[in-house]
Amino acid sequence: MASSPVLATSLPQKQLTTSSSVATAGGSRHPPPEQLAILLDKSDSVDLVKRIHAAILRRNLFLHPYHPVLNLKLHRAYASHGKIRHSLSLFHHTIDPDLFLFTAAINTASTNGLRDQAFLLYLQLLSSGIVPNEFTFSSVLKSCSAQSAKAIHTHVLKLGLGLDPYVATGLVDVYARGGDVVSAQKVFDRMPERSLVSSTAMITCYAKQGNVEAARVLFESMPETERDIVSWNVMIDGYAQHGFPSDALMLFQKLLAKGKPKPDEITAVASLSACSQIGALESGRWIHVFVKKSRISVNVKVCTALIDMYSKCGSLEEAVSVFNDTPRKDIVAWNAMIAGYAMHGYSQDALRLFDEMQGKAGLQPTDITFIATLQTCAHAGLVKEGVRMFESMGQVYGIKPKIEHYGCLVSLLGRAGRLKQAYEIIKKMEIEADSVVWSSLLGSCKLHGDFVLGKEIAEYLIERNITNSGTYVLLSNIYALVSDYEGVAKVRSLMKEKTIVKEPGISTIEIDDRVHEFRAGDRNHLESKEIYTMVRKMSERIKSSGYVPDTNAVLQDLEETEKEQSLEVHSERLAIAYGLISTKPGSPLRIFKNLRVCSDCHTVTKMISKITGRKIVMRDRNRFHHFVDGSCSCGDFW
DNA sequence: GCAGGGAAAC
Repeated sequence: MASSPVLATSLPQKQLTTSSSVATAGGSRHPPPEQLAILLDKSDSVDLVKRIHAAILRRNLFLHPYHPVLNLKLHRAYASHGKIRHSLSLFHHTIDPDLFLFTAAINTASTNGLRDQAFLLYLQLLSSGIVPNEFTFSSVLKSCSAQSAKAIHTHVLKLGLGLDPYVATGLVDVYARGGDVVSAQKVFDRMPERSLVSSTAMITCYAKQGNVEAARVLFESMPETERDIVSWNVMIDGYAQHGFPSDALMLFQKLLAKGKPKPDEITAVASLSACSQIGALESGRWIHVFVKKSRISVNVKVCTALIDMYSKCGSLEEAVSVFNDTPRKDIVAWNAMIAGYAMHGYSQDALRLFDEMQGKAGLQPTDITFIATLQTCAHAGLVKEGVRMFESMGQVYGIKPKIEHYGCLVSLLGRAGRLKQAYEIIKKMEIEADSVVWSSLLGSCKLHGDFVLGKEIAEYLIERNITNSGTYVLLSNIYALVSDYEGVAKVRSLMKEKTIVKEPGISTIEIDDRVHEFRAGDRNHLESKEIYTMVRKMSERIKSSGYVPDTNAVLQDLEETEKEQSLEVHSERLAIAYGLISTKPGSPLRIFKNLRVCSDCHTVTKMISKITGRKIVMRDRNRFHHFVDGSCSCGDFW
């Protein structure tokens, strides 16, 4: 097999003329090709690789029978030093590359995100008549799409490589990426022996489709001594990303208790995400300290996860401090910080950062940046700025608005009372409105008392089945507000008929590293008795300060006093009561609610902040409320 | 020459 000289175009000219150092490094003036190969394997700098490359060219070694091996090593050496273009150009300048070089090139392309190129190389290999082997398949599978997976699977079977552990794992992985659990499962089940890696791929597959239980069963079936950090990470992240953040943290603690394998930066990112979701600030801080002292690389992704965690756990100051110390901030880090300011209601800072990001940092905003900035305009009631921002997306930045952006725009206009305009936008937009967008407008109708439009929309939605539990609740609220109890009853029976369950409101509070969870009226907490005593005490005190319960927020068909009682035990009130009895007087409380805080609880929390002199930070589904001395940072506009 | 894991969001 002949090899061509590698063209020098991709290399600086200087490298081609100075090569004496290679001779020195090799110990003789002209080290034999075999020795150059050893040097390449051990090369610790690109410079050395380039010098060896130059020596090969200068000495016409491409004519040498050993050249294919040398060429392959050269390819790998460039790739291992991150010189992907060099290594691929080396391949492209080789005449009649053999299976080894093909496979290496496919692997280089695959592992460096050049998926199309990897696939093209595979096709080129087939058309040149070379028969791929198990190495080739495991390399090409990494970058192949779900559609081409079937075709490659067929090639694999034809060549009898279906049971090779590496190939099978690659197949599980590719099906997992395409969300095809059935095919992944089939390949996995046929493997003669499950390896650690194939099981991990299968766990990832289960987790990706939200089947956390199947993932857990497989994870637990793996021998404990075998589990490495990757398998722990996929399980922790699987929990964190699919609605089980507490389980994610418990698993993380279990890992720490075992002492090995050692957590890495990915473990940190997954666990921090879990903290963000449940507002576990103390746990998040602990992970921050842990990361710093355990030589885990504090890279931009870890920093971003920290910024997100601190923001979502209510400590914007710490988020800002991490952001300021983040090296080489990328767009994701900026987005996280802008979103942090936005959710805390600091619109001026969010918009300032938006400018700085483009000016000082020279980064282009993405569609996600606009979600945050539009949201901040909506929260602050900056209608003109928000509309201008929305228009600039397409006109200035060439970003096509998605449903999320329309959602922000509708909420921006709706909150500002421009209901008709918001309605027009929904009707005119080229994407079909989803239930989130409609709920937002419906919420605005309720806020501004436009019951005619509200009812019209709600009925339209129910007729077309574009609903979620929130739409029904809002519709019922709207009926209740105009005292149309027949309407309320109608909605209730509709919900029963369609078995639509109102998403339960859950509030959490973290006390001494532990997250305590409350649902409305629940008495599961160990200190339940004391909590309810405090709830009643607070009720009396706010009533004597003039509080009148807003019973319109109650959906059930109850007597007025029963409605009041049902408000009294809303999850946020239980969480606040627990916070009051289990922390020092004067210390701030941080409460997290999975839904939006209801207007009655908002009023009550304002009053409690005044009476107790406590700062109460409450995160709801949309944003943060900072209650201080009887008023809220949202300005009662949320 | 080969396999599995991560951050921002209406």
